Amino acid sequence: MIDIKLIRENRELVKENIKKKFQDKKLSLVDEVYNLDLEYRECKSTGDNLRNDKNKLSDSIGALMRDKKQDEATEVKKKVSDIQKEIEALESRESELESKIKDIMMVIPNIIDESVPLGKDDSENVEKERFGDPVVPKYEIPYHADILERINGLDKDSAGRTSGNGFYYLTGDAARIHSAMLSYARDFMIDKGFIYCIPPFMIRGDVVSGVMSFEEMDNMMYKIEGEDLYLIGTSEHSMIGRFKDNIVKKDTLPITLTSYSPCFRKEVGSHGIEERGIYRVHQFEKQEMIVICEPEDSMDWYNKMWAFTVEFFRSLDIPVRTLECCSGDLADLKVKSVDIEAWSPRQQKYFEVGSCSNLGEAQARRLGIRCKGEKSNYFLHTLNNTVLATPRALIAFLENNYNEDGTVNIPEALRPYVGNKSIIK
RNA sequence: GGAGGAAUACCCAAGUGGCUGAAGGGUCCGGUCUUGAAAACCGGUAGGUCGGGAAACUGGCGCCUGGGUUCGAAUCCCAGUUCCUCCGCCA
Repeated sequence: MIDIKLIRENRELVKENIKKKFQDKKLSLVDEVYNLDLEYRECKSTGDNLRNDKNKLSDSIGALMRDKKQDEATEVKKKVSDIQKEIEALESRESELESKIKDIMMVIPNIIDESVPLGKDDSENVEKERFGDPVVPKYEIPYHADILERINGLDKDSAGRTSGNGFYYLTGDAARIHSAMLSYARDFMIDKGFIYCIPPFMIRGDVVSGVMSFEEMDNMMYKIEGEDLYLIGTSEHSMIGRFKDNIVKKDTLPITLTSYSPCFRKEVGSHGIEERGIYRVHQFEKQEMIVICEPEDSMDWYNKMWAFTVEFFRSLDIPVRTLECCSGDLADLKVKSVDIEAWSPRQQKYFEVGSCSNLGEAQARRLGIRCKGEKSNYFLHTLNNTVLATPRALIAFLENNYNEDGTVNIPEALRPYVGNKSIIK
C-alpha cells in the first residue's frame, strides 16, 4: 500500500508505475481515489468543526449544571442534539468515503524500483547471474519421483487417499535428507547472525491482509472453518505479523530473523497441481529469512539476502542462477524481487527454489510497523527470502547428486545431519 | 472447558460521569557535580493518529476491539479479544 499523499502530490508517477506493471485497467482508480480523497477531507473538516462546536457546548452544560442554572442547560442541550443530527448525516458519508478509499488504495501497486526490468509476465523475467556450472551428465537423470521410488522414499498413492492430490509421504533416507537440509539451512543462517524463530503456523485474517494482496490471499490461503484463522503459506506471514502495530526501537534495527515452518498453499491459479511428483504441492517445509530495517538500508539487505541463498545452494554443490522478476510479474506489494533457481540436469534448465523480495514500506504501512523519528514516526522496510524450501530443494539435491548406478551422493555439509552417511543406496 | 483478576501513550503508572487539554515518572534534551563517565540533583518539551496551515499554531479522533446509554464516557452497560492466577483435560 502506497502513501495516499503520493496520490495527492504526484498522480503521474503513480500512473506511470501502473503502466510499467501493465495494469492499465487500474489507471482510472488513481483519479477516482484522488477525487474521493478530496471529498473525504472536505467532509472531515466540516465534521470536525461541528464536533468542535458540540464539544464546546457540552462543556458549557457542565459549567451551567455546577452553577445550578437548569433552564439554560436544557436550552443548550437542545442545541447540541440539533448539531448531533447534522453530524450523524455527515458521518455516514465520511465512513463510506473512507472505506472506498481504502479499498482502492489496497489494489494500487507499490512503486517499483527503477532497476526493475520492464516486462508483461514471467516470460520476460531476466536472468542476472549464474553460479556453478550447469553440468549435463553423460547418463540420463531420471524424473525425481522415480529416483525417490528407487530408494523407497516416496508414497503418493497413500497420501492421495488420506489427503488428496498434492500431498505425499516421504520415507526413509529421503525424509531424513529433507529434515537434514532444513537443519543445515537453520544453522547456516544462525552462522550469518540471524536469530532462529519458530512462529505460529496459523494467523488471523487481519494479519493475512496485512502481509499479502487480495489475489494472493484467495489463491493461497487455507481458512480454518468457523474461526478467524488461516494456515500460513510461509512463515514470512507470521514473522512479519509479529511486528504488527509496533513502534520498533531504533537500537534493535536491523531485525534479522530466520524461521522454520511448514507451509500450506492451495495453489489455485494458472499452474494448479497437475504435475506428477512433488514439485508443486499443498504442503511443504521451509527455512525462511526476514529483515526489518531502516528505509535507506533495504536495498543493501536485499542484495545480501539473495546472496546468502546462492551461497547456501553452492555449499550443497547445486548450480543456481538468479532471475529477476520483471515489472509485470512482480506482486503488487513488492518493490523488487529475484528468484533463485536451481539447475535441473534432467530437464537441462533452471527451476525456482526460492524468492527474495524487498517490499519497501508497503507491508509496514498496512501493518503499522514503525520507528520513532525526529519529527514523526515513519514506516520501516520489510524483506523476505527463502533459505530453503523442500521438497522442492530435495528435487534439486537428488538430480544434482545422482550417480549413474542409481545411488545418490550426500554433500559434505549435510553429512553431520544424517549420521555421517555419504551416500544413499 | 470452568472460576476469579487485569488491559491507559515507546515503557512504568494515576485516574469511579463535566475544573482531564489523560496527572506523575522513565525515555529524550540542557545544566550542576566529575579528569571522563555513571549515579544523584536542577530545569525543559514532546507524546498516538487523521485533517487545516509555509510555519508558529490549530481542530477531530484516541485510554484493548466493536456496539450502547448520556447534552457529555478512560470512567456506566452489552458483546468480543488477549494476558495473569487457580481448577479440569491433554502431547
